[in-house]
Amino acid sequence: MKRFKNYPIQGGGRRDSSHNGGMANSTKASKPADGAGARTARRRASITDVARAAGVAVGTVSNVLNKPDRVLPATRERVEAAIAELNFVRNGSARQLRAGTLTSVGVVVLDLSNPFFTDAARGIQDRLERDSFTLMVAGSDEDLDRERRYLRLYEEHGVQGVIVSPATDDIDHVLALRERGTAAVLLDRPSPVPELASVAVDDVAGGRLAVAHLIAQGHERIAFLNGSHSIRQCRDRREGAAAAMTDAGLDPETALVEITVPSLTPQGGEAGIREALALPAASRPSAVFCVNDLVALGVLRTLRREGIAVPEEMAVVGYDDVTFAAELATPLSSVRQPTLELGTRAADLLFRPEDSAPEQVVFEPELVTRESSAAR
Amino acid sequence: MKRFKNYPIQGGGRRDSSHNGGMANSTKASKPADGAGARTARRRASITDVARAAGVAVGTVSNVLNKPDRVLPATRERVEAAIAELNFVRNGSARQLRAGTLTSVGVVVLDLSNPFFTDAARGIQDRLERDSFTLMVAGSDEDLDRERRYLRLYEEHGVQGVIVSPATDDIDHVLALRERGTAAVLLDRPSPVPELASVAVDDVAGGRLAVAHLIAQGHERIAFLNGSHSIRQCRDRREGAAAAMTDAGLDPETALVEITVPSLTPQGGEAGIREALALPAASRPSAVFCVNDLVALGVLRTLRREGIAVPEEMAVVGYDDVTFAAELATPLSSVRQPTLELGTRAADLLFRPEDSAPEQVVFEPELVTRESSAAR
DNA sequence: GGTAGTTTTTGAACCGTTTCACGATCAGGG
DNA sequence: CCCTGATCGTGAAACGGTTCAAAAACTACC
Repeated sequence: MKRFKNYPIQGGGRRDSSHNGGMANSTKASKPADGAGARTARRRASITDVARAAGVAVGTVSNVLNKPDRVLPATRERVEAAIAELNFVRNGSARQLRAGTLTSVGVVVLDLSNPFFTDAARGIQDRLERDSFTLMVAGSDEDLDRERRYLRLYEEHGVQGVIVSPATDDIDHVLALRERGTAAVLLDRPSPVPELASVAVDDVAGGRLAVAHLIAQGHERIAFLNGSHSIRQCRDRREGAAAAMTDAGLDPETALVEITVPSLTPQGGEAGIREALALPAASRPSAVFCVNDLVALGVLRTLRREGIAVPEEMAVVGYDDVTFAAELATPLSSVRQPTLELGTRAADLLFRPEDSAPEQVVFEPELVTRESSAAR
Repeated sequence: MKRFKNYPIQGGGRRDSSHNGGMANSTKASKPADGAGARTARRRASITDVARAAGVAVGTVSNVLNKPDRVLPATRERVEAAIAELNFVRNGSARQLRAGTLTSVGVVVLDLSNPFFTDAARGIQDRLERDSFTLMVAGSDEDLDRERRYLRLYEEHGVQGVIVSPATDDIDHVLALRERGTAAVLLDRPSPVPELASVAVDDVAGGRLAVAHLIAQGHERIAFLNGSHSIRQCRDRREGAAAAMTDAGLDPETALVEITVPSLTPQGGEAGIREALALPAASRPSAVFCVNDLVALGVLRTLRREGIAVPEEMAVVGYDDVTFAAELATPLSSVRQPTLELGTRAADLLFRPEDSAPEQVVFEPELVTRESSAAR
């Protein structure tokens, strides 16, 4: 710590690029002769500075950095000493500009605060870490413009590839980016075109699993608290739910009561279940399938408040199998997705050899049954 | 989608001498014999290409990009057409190398899958988005080496600043980085030195709040399910808990029963509370303070299974006030931290004017009381 | 038509690396 | 003593932008 007492001046004087920048650059070149030494070049040391300090050519410094065995140990040590001395840190921009290799990957997810996506991001990072790639993560909040902006930014930064969970069905910009030479993989979304790799979980199957399970428990009228159909996951789960009905000889038109919740949160769930409860007794469902666990949380809370027994009077199934699903007052049945693996697999696909065909991976979800949907 | 069927051809034909443009490229870059592929080998268009296509000088193209009002509308349009035509995307590395301005910020947090940190990251992103900064996020998993590695990577990439929640007390590398000219802010950790800005929540106060509350409810012997003392947050919360005891005239030595849980998870909580319950009746606590809500979750679950009434026989307080705390069978009292604001504030500090002194922000936590610690 | 002033455009220099053809140096064999 | 090869080290040429002094093209006005 004390070591740094010397430096603060460094931070204080700022490079005033505007007026004397040009002058200082060409005329004076550097170092207006101060005896104090030590507090010299505020500019980050460059490879040239190192070369001068070590009394070698820049090429040699570069070799020390990149191909150490090509330089004599004696020279190498001298250079390394200079590097330490000057506190030299490579300039990645120059490096990439010349060499063309940067090791970073950009990720755009729908929602930074959704555990589903952060777990996936974690998976991506785990996989990428081996090759010391850097992750850049951003959340689009389901906004197409924001998604585009981040992808463009990533591309300018020269990322090696991008992994994106698209906000809408419009993925032209992803295709275009890929055409320009940046690898791309869709996350949580099957690719609509064969040229683009993707990793997804079969949401139709997930919806089907949940509803088939409820039917097997004897329910014949099921509410589906769903989000907006503009979100693909919502559409697909709905489709699966309906299919399960048809499989069982029920008519989705009447047996599946879809209710659109105002938001995918506990509050949304509360509003949704109240709407279901308000239905005339004759058409009132005996079970609810929730499009995610947060919604289910609100449903459970409301049912408890209303004194409606779960699962006896109303069965509940959620989606995502979040950490706390098993720990609730009434442990919640839920459809589990292999979140982490989703991420690692996406990262894998990013770096497949050029000539191999893009791959479309689809994981199967799995139903975890707990008390909230136990047989009556 | 169909639109892009054309692209490969466009790319091929565009390159001067349309017939063998592709070949010319591949002489150097190999990649012979690609049938349908065609997308390979295409060099990204550069500003020079655009200039040539538009019949202007490179400087003009640059101006169109950066100072559009300095170029005549007619010229601008011509250039813009060329840009669109060639599918030109700026090369950020070159841009930064010359101009020195890159707009990205690196963040290193302890744990990517912890909602606390992802919420903070969200706050950071929200704040940074205005200036279209890019976020690069990484998790250190409490490993100092990994933390160092990511910071170094960020520095090489030339980020504008870093926000880091340090894994250990050793922050020399952060200071060094800052001395080299990269802005830095500590997250969730008060800075030990005045030169470094930081944003934190007062964990001592948090621990004190929780325990003082329990004492006010009449508890005189309180278990503290804590994590390893190598984690600063754990140390501080413990300190606060003990202080609350002293404040109330109790002796922490006997009144505060600290139990170290094997992990900061529900499973850890279960193990911890079992240890507490195994104590001889005389020294058995009547309340538990848990170092985070996940631990509290396990405690609640175990108590329920054991038929111990909450809060009548055992009161429980958690930490973090996660989303579902209020939604549990027994709604959980918890210490809330202004997570999002933590992030936005950290981002703010990053870009304060050079000459202003680094600022140390400490937020006060807040106790949210619910049923799990209601008066008996 | 000439002059001065203003707006546009130009083009070369430069940012900090990597790369690579080319010298230097040296050991050993003929 | 010369030649050959191998090993090290050199230094200039990219990479693709931004900058800025200076040239060019206009404008307005006498």
